[in-house]
Amino acid sequence: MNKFLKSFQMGEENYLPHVSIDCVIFGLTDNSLNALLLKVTGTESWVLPGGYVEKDESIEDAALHVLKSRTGLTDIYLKQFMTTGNSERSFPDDVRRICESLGIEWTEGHWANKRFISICYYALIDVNKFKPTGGELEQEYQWVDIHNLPQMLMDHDNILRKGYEALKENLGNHPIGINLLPDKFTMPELQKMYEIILDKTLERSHFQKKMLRFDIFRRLEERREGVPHKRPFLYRFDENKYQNELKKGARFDV
Amino acid sequence: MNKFLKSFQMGEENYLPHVSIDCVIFGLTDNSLNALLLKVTGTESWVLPGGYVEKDESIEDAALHVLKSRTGLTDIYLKQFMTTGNSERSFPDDVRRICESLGIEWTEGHWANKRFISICYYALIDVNKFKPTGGELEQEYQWVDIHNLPQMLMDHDNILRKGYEALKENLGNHPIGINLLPDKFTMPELQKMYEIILDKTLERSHFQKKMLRFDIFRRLEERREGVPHKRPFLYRFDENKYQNELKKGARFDV
DNA sequence: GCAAAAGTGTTTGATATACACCCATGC
DNA sequence: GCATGGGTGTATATCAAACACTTTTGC
Repeated sequence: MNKFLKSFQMGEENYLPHVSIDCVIFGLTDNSLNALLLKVTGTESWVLPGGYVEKDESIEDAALHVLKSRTGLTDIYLKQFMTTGNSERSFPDDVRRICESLGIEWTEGHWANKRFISICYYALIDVNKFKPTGGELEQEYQWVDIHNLPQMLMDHDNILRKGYEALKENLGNHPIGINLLPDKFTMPELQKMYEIILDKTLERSHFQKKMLRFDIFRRLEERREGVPHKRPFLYRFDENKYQNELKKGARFDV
Repeated sequence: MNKFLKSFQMGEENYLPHVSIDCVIFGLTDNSLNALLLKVTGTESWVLPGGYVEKDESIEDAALHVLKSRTGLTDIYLKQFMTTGNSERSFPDDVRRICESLGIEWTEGHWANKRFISICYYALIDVNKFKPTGGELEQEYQWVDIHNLPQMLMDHDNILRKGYEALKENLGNHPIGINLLPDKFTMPELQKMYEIILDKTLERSHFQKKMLRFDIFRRLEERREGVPHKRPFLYRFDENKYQNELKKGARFDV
């Protein structure tokens, strides 16, 4: 039996009570922003990757564990965006379904039935690096277009929407979207990323000038090869330049 | 004995374990942004107003309770900005000092000594409406310039600084600062509020034009009376106009 | 009358918007 | 050669920054 299941069954000893972690893992495909969802076996319902906080573990480490176990990635952009906790926030029926799908015994008094406060993070990953390995649970997973969500358990659809709102707000002020792209990317790719997330078209010429005015990217000698038409230049994010601009009080509004 | 003390002594029965609420209450005076701090009687240390989450209460209601009991105000701008929770986040020594100052018995096994996750909010209030009444604890309180903080217990100085950072970031995108001002305010007052919080001077003419271009304020017939020099117009925030502009996708960057 | 603050106007430079033009590539 | 996407340039409108001018008040 894997580590998570063992830990889950001893939840009352291992975890902080009443506290859970939920992660919205965002990844970009050609034309949509997607979230990584897990299928609850034997049902048509989906959940966000989530977990609990071990008693000697920080909440951020708990979120990183969730990401590591689902994506196989360790160096991930992670942002806490909300903590939700109404007094009615308990889901015994959904917990029962999840227990059944994992082959775990469920009782009315199960610790996971209690009221939970959920600390919510979103993560931005480059789907090309994504390796659905190290999975502690061999659940079915799927990248789902955030504008076309399936039925989800608990209040996970709400958490996902709030995470998307937070991402949009953040992207308007900081160049965090590069975390969704490969290390080397082109201006048209960068633009498409903004367009997909902000859900509006941007003017090509103006976009390029604005981005280059930020002075946080370095143009490489290479161009993107193997594409039709004129081959666009590759750029790389320059952390030093970025820190310099930050110090100067620059803004990165789009 | 008051309600909070009674509740605190029965903390293990009444509260969600390991979860606390801390509030940074911001108020504006002539030349500085201030936070409301409470003095721990018998010491020279200060703490943020805070509390715990009752088992049948939402985390937001818990924050509102804290605000109500400290400021006597109910209709308050409240923003959750962070949840902090390292595994080492427990402060038995500080809890002992607080218990002593409240005249409450402290033991090594006291529930409040445990590791705590703190859900942090900031509140924006008009100090003129502030009535330090309804205080469930008759502690000494003080408005403290955020750039000149006294010694604080636990990690409350860090929470306060993070709250200020969050406020600055937010104020750059939304006109939330009006919650620090009276219902009717002048453009110079609005400008000063921005200058104090963002910690930089703004150009008078440009500021006024920009604010009016937002089209979210209504100029009243009246002017601010009883001041020397030319009397400035009074304005009021117009929620309908604001919602309209939001729908149009307007931004309110400063 | 004078100083100071507030409202408004003017000038100049920067940025936004829209679009044109040419280049490079695959077919 | 042609369609298409990419890099760059240009014209115009809008906005930012700096500052000047005028009005209104208290002294």
